[in-house]
Amino acid sequence: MSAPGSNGGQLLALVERIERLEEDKREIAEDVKSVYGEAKSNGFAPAIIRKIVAARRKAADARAEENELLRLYAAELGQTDLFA
Amino acid sequence: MSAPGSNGGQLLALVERIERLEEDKREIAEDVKSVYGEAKSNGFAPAIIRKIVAARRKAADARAEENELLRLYAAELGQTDLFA
Amino acid sequence: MSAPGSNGGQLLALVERIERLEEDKREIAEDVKSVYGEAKSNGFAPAIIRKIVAARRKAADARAEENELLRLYAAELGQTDLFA
Amino acid sequence: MSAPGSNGGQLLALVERIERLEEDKREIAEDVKSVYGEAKSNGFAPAIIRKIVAARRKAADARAEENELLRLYAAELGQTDLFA
DNA sequence: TCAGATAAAATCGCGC
DNA sequence: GCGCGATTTTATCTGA
Repeated sequence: MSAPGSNGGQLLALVERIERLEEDKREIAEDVKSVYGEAKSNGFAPAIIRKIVAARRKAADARAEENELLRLYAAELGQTDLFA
Repeated sequence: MSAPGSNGGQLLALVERIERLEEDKREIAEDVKSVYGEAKSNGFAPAIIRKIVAARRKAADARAEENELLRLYAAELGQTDLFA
Repeated sequence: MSAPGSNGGQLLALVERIERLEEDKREIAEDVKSVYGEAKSNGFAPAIIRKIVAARRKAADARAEENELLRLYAAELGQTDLFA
Repeated sequence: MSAPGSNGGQLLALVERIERLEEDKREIAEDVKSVYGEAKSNGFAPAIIRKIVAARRKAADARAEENELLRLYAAELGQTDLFA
């Protein structure tokens, strides 16, 4: 049921690709943590940095959503290529 | 182990309170759906309404986050009552 | 295009009704969380409570399903008011 | 308060480094999602794949824990280089 | 049936 | 070190 080349092999390949990607993600998370550590040792409170990052992200999200809205309005009016 | 007044009774009371609250939540969700239905029958595409609602919520979140940030800065400076 | 009473005003009214309902929903979700918190401080693990709530809901659904079935049978027999 | 080279500039640099890393993380998360999509279109239910990935991760963690334990025992015995 | 939105659960970082 | 709050991840659900 899982000879090489069969479905079992394909499944394993998929699982391993996911595992590699998640490993990469974990490494980046480590990097983020060390930047926070660096900030702290330079006198910037991590809590504040976190808030700044969150505030900037939310502002960007709000802008993106607004653009999405404009696109929708345009589509509604049959002008589907206005923002393409 | 579950005579009236014992833990069993208390557990049941908690469970029932949760169930009532979740029932309320479901009713409100129904109401939301019917408002979308009403909007539709008035010629407003639900998809657009959803986007507007989402955009407004995100903008409000961004503003709230910004205020939070100002509060944090103030606290950092020892001015904890500036925004109280 | 958005004079009072026009489509713009109607749209805003719809959006605001939805926002109020979603605010209510959020408040109820808060209440649910605090009941779980209360349960925890009385020694009941939230995870257990969640399982109980889910199990009871499933049982209730099963009963509703059964009633639905009875209603169908009755309709089949021309007795549409038996379970109304 | 934020002349180039001052604290303001340093703060911004830190924030931007974090944002870049989080952007990378998001891209990888996208990749993971598309692998799940690929799996699905090959007839493997994503939910199942998730369980497999989680189980393998747990097993790997358990092995790591076990090795840690062996290392501890060795240290206890003064054989600090046994598992180095 | 499928993607996208919503809600639930688990995890992580921070404070006391 | 532990509980609390926030973020991230998983599961459920609805609508196209």
